[in-house]
Parts: sequence; C-alpha cells; structure tokens
Amino acid sequence: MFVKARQVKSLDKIPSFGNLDDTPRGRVLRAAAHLFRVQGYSGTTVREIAALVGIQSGSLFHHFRSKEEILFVVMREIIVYNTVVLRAAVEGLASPEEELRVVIMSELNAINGITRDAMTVLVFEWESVSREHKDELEVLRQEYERLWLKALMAVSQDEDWIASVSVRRSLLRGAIAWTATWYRFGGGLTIEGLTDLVLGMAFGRTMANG
Amino acid sequence: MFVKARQVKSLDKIPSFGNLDDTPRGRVLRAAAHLFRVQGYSGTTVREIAALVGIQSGSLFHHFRSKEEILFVVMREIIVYNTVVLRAAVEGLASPEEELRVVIMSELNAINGITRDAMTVLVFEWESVSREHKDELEVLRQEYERLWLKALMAVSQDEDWIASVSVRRSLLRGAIAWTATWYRFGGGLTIEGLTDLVLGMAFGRTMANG
Amino acid sequence: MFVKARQVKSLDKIPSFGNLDDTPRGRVLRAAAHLFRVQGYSGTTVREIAALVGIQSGSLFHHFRSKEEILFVVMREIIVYNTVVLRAAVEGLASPEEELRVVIMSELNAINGITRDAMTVLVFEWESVSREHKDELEVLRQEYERLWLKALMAVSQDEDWIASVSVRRSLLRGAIAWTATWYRFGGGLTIEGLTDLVLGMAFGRTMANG
Amino acid sequence: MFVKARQVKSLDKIPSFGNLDDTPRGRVLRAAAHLFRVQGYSGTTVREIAALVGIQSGSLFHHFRSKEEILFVVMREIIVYNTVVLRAAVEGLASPEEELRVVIMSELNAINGITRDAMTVLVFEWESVSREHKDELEVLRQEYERLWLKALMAVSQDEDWIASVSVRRSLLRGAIAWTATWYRFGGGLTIEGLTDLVLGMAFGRTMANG
DNA sequence: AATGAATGAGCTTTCATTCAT
DNA sequence: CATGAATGAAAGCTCATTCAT
Repeated sequence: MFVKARQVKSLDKIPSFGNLDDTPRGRVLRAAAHLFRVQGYSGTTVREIAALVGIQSGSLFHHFRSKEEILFVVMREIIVYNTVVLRAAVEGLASPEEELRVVIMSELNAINGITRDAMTVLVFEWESVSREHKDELEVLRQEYERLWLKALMAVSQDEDWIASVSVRRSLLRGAIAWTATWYRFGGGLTIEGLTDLVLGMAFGRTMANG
Repeated sequence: MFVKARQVKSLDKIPSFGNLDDTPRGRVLRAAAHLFRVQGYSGTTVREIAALVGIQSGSLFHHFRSKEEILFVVMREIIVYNTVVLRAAVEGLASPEEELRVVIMSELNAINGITRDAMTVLVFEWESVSREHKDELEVLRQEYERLWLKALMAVSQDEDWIASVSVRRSLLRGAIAWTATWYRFGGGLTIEGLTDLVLGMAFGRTMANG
Repeated sequence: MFVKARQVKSLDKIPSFGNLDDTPRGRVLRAAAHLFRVQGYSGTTVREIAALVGIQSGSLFHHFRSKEEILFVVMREIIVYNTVVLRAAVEGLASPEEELRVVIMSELNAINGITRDAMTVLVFEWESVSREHKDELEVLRQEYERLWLKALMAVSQDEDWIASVSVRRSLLRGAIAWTATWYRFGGGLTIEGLTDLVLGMAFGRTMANG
Repeated sequence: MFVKARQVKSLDKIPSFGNLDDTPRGRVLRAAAHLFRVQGYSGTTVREIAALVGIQSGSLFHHFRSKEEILFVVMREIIVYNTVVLRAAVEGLASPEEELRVVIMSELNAINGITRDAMTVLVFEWESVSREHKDELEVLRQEYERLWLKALMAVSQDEDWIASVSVRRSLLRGAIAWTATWYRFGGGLTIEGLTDLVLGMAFGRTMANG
C-alpha cells in the first residue's frame, strides 16, 4: 500500500467487484479501488485515476461529485457485496463450527481474492472518509458484523466466551485484515490452510494467569 | 487515524518515546509522530507539525532534511526503543510460556501505551517511507522480530507448530497492531486481559479439516 | 540583463520568435524569454512569467513540466529557427566573402533583432539548463555551427587561417554575443556598419611576434 | 558558469586576487568569487560560501552587510587590482602597437589567469549588483577603460579609426570576455598566441560595402 | 458525456538575514 | 568574532475542482 505504482497498469488486469458493469462509472471505481490500495487515498491523484480509466481528469466529475465520493462509493459497493456473499455462504450450514469457518474464509477471500482492492481500501482507508459518509457506511457494516457475531455466538458454550466475543471479533478482524500486507497466493499456504489457523485462533484457549 | 484534528493540542500532552530529550529535534519528532498517527503521513502538513512545536515551518528543515526524514527518524527511534525494552523484558524469565506472554504484552503496550504515536506510525505508515530508508529500518526490525520468533519457537512441541510459526507471528502481528484502531484504556478490558486473549490465540488448536 | 523589471510590461510589446503561434504555450515562451533575458533565469520567478502572460502560476505547469523545461524549449525553438534562417540566407550567394558577411549579419540580427530575447537567453543562460537538455541542444547547435565553419573555411587561402578557424569563430562569437550588452538601434551605428566591423575583425591580420 | 559544483573544493586551491590577505574577510571573498563564477550569483547560497570558508553562514554577516555586498566587494577589488596592474604594464613601452598588445594580453590574463574567478564575476554578473553599487563601480571602471581607449587611440592614423574606436573596444571586450567560456590552458593555444589573434582583430581592415 | 485549459489554495522546501549566547 | 537556531517571505510545484466549448 501507499507506494507509487512502478508501471502503468491496464484496467483490464484489475478485477471487478460488486455489481460493477463496464460503464465509465464502474471503470472509475475499479481503477480508484486499485490505486487507493496501492498508493493510499491521499497518495493517489484524480489524474492518475482518470489516466488508468483512459479519460481526462475533468470527466471524473461528471460521475462523482468529488474524489472523496469515489472512495465512499467504492466502500459502499464492497460492503454491500460482501454482505450478500456472506449471507448466501452461511445459509443452511450443518454445524456452528462450520458456520464460523465459512465466515472466516469469506473474509479472508474478500481481502485476498478478487475483491482485494476494494476490501483493502475499506479496511485501511476508513479514516479517509468523511464524517457523513462514515455514518452511512456504519449502518451497512452493522449488518455484516451481525453475521459475524451470530456465528461467534453460535459456537459458544460458556459465559466467558460470550463476554469476550466482541473482543475476539476485533482481534480476528485485525489478524485477517493484516493478511493483506503479507499473504500471497501460491506460496504453499492456501486460503483453506489459513482459515484453519484463524479458526484455531478463534477458539484459542483462555490462558489463566498461572 | 487519518482525520483532521479538530483542535490544536498542546505538545505537553503528547507523550515522549525513545530517548528523546527536550530539544527542538525531540519536540519535532513527538509532534510529528502524533500528527502522523491521527491524520496520516500524507494528511499531515509540515506547517501543522511546526505549529504544534511552536516554531515556523522553515525551521523544521534545520533539524531534518525533509518531511520524509522526520517519518524515518520517528520509525527508527521507536524500533530501537522497542527492541531494547523487549530484550530487557524477556531476560531471565522462568518458562517459555511466560516469555511469550511478555513478548505479546510488550507489543500491546508499545501500540497502546506511551509509545502509541510512534508505534502506530511505524506499523500503519510503513509504505510512506522511502525505499532507501525502508531498507535501513528493515535491518533494525529483524532484530526485534528475532526476539518474537525465539519466543514462539521456545513454546513449540511438534513439527506442525514449527512449520506454522512465521504465519502465526504474522496473524498475531495483525491482531495486535489492529488494537490501535479499537482498544481504549479504562473500558473494562485491561492490557493484561488482552494479553491473555492473544496468548490464547497464539496457542489456538489446529482445526483439522473435518 | 539580470535586473528586476521596474514595470510590468505588456506581452503585446514582446516580439515573437520561431514558429510560436498565439497559443497559451507560445505566450508563455515569449514572456519567459523576455524575463529570462532581462532578469536572468534564476532571477525570474514562475509567478512573474505567469503574471506577464495573464494566467495563474499553477497554469504554467499544464504546458511545461518545470521552469527548466520552459528555458529548454525557448532555447530549442531559437536554435532551430536560427538554423533555418541562416541556411536560407547563405543559399546561392556569389562569393565566399559575401557568405561570411551574411553569416555574421545573421547572428548580429539574431541577437539584436526580434529574436533578441530568446537568443540572448540561449547564449547567456547556457549553464542554467540541465545536463540532459544541454546534450539535446548541443546536437542542434552543431548544425548551426557547421554553417559558420563552412563560411569561415570558404574564405581561407593558407594553412595558418585553417589552423585558427575555430579559435576565430570563438572570438567572433564572443564579440557578437556581447553586442547584446551594449548595442542599441538608432544610435548611429547600423547592423550593416557593425557587420562591416566584425567582418574586418574576422580577417584581422595575423600579428607576427615583433 | 552557473552550474552546481560537482565536488566540494578546498579553499586552498582557489587562487587569490587583489590585495586579499589571509583574513576571514579575504577568504570569504575568494570563496564567493569562485562560487559566483561557477554557479552564478543567484545560484550560489551564502551557506555554500560559508561552507567553503569553513565557518557558519551567520558569521558571514559580521564581515559583510549582505550577500550583494560580497559581490560588490569582489568586483571592486578586482577592478582596482586590474587597473593598477594595467597601468604598471603599459608604462614606458616603446611603440603604440606594443602598448595595445600589452593591454589586450593583460585583459586576457585577467580573465583566464589567477584573477579568473573575480574577473569573470565582474564581467558576467554585472547586472546582479545593485544600482547604487553599480554607480560606484562605474567610476572605477572608467579609469581602467581610459587606459584601453588611450592605447587604441595611440595606434590610430585616420579619422575612420577614431570614429570606430569605442565600438571596436566593445567588440574586443566581448571577444576577450567570452574566452572565459572556452579557453583552457595547455591546449596548444597560449595566451600569447591568443593575444596575437585579438590584436589582429583590433586592426581588422574595414570592409567597404563592395 | 467528454474535453482540457484554467484556477487558486496549499504543498514542501529554500534561503538571506537576525540575534541571544 | 563566532555560533547555530530561528525567522518569514518567497520559491517551484501539485492538485481537486470548475467550466466554456
């Protein structure tokens, strides 16, 4: 993240996400998501986004009110998309443990798979979004988070677990989000293997102080 | 992080870190670390740093060659400081498990305690530092990471553990680093309690596939 | 040269040169050439150039990457222009001496006539241009210099002359370039009269040592 | 000229000029003259001058009121020095032609010999000096110029010559000054050889227009 | 919708000069 | 005399945004 791109990429090689069609608007969102991930939001200029799309920077403003709005829409699309995907994935699963596994794997896929650009931006550029837009996004995120908490609650057996569920979620979010900075496909560790490790962590025994 | 400060803070309320004395240079580093954490590196102007120190922006450049050098020095100081602190903390500990607990707690304290500003900057602004400076910092980080890996290896019993040690470290780094975004003192969860949870995660049972 | 302009001139009074049309780009080049001659390159600010053109300083950078590039383009245009003009002027002349006269008069006109601004900048700000741009300009200058050397060679009769041709060219270049600092139209001395004197110098008798 | 020095030179290798003793003041003048020649007046910072002398930039202002005053004093010293040298050189010479030869050689030596730094600055940075200081220097220059005009007049035989003397002086000044940009010792052309060529130019036959 | 020239505020950095020590 | 930290104005340049065409 946050580093000037070495070479000009073609938009064709940047994966889509959400329900982005091949309109100028969709192309802008894809290009922006990619550059925001690689260079950071404030390290990316609207000219760079436009160049990657193949239009002039002035033309961006026919589709979006401001640079910040582009960031907002990228985030909104990815939240909505991920929520839909997650909801479908957890439907009709046999066991609570299976459900938690699926929730973890979904998030790992979201941040390392084809939605990588937008998802990384959502997680790492959260503070670059305006107060008003953040409020709007929060509402959407809650829906997604409810699916997580439901899964974590379902595997619970004792009170200690319940008391620590939201902290565990926060710790897992960090562990998963951070994979964006180091995980690479094809390096011997599969997403399934990673999922196993994170699932193990979720159940990590509570260490009594002595 | 990354949001424009609502009010100008006083430098007196910003904790020091490392071996920063009360020289102009030290004051600049403290102010910069704080603003870089709150607003991000590229979201912070040199004028804001200077204003917080109480000098003119031009005067910054008597102490540092560039804005990026300020970032670099903040990072270097905090790595060196944390390494010294961690090395001292793990010395002469009874058990391997105790050592791992101390390593985890040290990192949690580093990112949530008085070194919070600089440590958060180190972790979240890594990609804002220049290639050359990154190389120099990398060398220093390795020393710190060796202490982590040593602790993780020491609690090992089987081959599976050894094989997964570096991935576990990466996952734990994410979980711990991410606490910067949500953990607050005085909210019922102490650093000790947090340490227990993370230590539990470190030992998370490996989930067999089915 | 090199002195702060007392009053803001109108761009209308600054002569054009080369194939500069009345585009923003052409206007910037004319204004820059004028100010660079009068105040020197490093004594001229981009804000002054913009003010003379009647635009904001930021707008300059839509047309040129940097202040130095403006200098480079001014120089490139004037070299190309002068080479074309000189080549046309020497074509089909009766005698070698006539050719040399024309070459001298062309250079005197270049530095004192309507191309005065750009030509003076070319000669007196040569060291302000970057290494890379200098190399590029050098190639263009060689073409122009070949026309000079050809003319000097053509009037030659003995070996001594041939041996001293390049030094003579250098001395003449200085004599002619320096007229920029003292020659003024309408002061009794015409360009033709000046040409005669310089032509005489070109043929200056070689003084035997005693 | 006007180019950033590639390497830091030692002040010991920079020749002195005029009656500069080895005081801080004298060292500053020598260092400034050198840097002004190589990088231009406005391309040289007071810090660079101070660094070459081996003092802090603030200390310069104990010796000179301003950067511009340093330039002024360099120029004043070299004018005075050259005038003294020239007056001594032309004293008691046998023939008018010999006198002109000596005048030319003196100026060639001034601009290419040990006084090169200061002399080049005098000639090429004339417009960087303030109005007031320029007036003061003009008075001193007139004395020097009188020696030139006297020598040129002395070789005169007809009216045409007398009428063109001041223009010839201007042309010769340019030819001689410009040698600073191309002449190098040890390249086959001696100062004596150069003097002969310039002397020949001084006598250049007047070319009648056909 | 798209262009591309222009804006204008703000950016990092430079630099001659000052002054308490 | 010398220091070196500080000034403060101004430098070159960037960039999100506007708008006539």
